[in-house]
Amino acid sequence: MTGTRGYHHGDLRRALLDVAVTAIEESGPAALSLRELARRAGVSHAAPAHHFGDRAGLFTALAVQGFDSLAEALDGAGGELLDLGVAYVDFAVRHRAHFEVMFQPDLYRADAAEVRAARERAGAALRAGVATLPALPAQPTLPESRPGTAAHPGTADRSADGADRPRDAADRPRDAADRPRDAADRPRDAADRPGGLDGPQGDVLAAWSIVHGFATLWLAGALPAGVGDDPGEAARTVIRRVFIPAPDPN
Amino acid sequence: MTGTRGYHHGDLRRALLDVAVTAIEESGPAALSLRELARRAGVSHAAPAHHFGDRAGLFTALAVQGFDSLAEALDGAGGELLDLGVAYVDFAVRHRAHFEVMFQPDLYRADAAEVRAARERAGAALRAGVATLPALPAQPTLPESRPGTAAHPGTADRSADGADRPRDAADRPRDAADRPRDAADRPRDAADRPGGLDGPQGDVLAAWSIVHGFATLWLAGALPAGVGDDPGEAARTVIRRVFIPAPDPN
DNA sequence: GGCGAATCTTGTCAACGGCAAGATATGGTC
DNA sequence: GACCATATCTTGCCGTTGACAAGATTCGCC
Repeated sequence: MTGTRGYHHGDLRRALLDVAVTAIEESGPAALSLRELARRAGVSHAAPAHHFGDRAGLFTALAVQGFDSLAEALDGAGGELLDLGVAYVDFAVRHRAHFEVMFQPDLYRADAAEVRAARERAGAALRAGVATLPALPAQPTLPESRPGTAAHPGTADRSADGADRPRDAADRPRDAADRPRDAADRPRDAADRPGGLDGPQGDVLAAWSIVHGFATLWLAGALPAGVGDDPGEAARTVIRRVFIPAPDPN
Repeated sequence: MTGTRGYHHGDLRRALLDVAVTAIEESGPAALSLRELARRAGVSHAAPAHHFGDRAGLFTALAVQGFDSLAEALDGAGGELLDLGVAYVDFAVRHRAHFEVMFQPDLYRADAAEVRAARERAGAALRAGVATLPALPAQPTLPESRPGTAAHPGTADRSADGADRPRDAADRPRDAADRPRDAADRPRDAADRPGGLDGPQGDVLAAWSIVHGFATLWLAGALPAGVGDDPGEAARTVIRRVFIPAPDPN
């Protein structure tokens, strides 16, 4: 049935995705060519198009696969915030190709239903873990609540509906329209209201930001020496340093 | 002198960079075409090559410009950690095109001297600001230091300046073999040693990670609802929530 | 055994990146 | 003012790529 030779490959779609991951790990997503992909898989130059439609379709499939894998990895991390963060960084390092594609939405159709679903699964896993936060420093309400937002008028108005803030593409992913960039179709400052940035929402955002930033900087090779060669452990140290209020020795 | 019409453009290099920024803001770096660039600037398709050599050269120039602008923005932020973080996020949002290129090293020659220098300037500005950290929670030494790993001497730290970790690349950025993906030739665990992740080094890393992660997630459109439409303010809330230990009202 | 549909191939086209060779303007020198 | 080395920009070309169309082969199913 699933022979790998002959006119019908058997599982060409999966094979192409695997080859794509390898190629991306070698040279990055930008350098990925559908024809080179077909060449490596031993099929004709037009074979990939049948399974993915176009280049964006290939990246879309990779993104879905990536968000699903991430959700799985986070679900299996144990529920502790610390382990969750380490799992996140670990995923980024181990599945570098997927991770790079996932957070480069101009490469794929970020608004596709399957992408949204997979991303939501990963997001849920993340939120669930952050909910177990031992007890975030519970920052006392800050002295000056806020200088009065007026300070940053620049980015304020822009598009109210938010969906097409960034690049207004048409229907192609890389063209504008795709870039969700929602985030803007929501109330002005959510920070002060219940569920705002001062509550659990803020915890999630802070935790996600720090692990995502660490992973991204690591992958980009932007981190200076002295971090060590084990990103997972380094991340653990950093997360602990920031998030865990007291040693709680017992 | 700098006439903009005629056989000689006057300042084509700058014009091309400006047009590139606009194009990238519209459709992302991946979609940028040298020919389209030339078309928009009203010059022949080979004109850009004279100034930048190739596509990677163009991105290299953008990266240098970006790191310089970032350094400038950070220097002008005032020295307070909070303002520094907000300035970082603000830069990412306002100079989206530059920021995206800067942290996508497979697009350009990340090991070029000018890039190293500009990146170092930005890094210095960042470190300088973090040094003013009011007094990071001053985490008491953590209970369990770490399961071990201290034994591995690993290869002595090669780049002390830490600028070229990521993709060593020969001279082209995107071809294979470029992606060093090394990360394995640095001292094993730097966390426990002086200057390790438990000291100021850790503060810098944590602060940088959180603002970088926030900015990246924002740009990728990955942030869920509730964040508001002003990334700078949202970042301020998140940073303060994590970093500032006590109100310190005085 | 046969047929519709899925899978894969071959052929083609416009666009791109990169290179080479030529055209045109600029600035300095006598 | 004439001259020339050089920087700047153009034209022309080649191999590769993404996308599409049309055809060939095989599979699932009745």
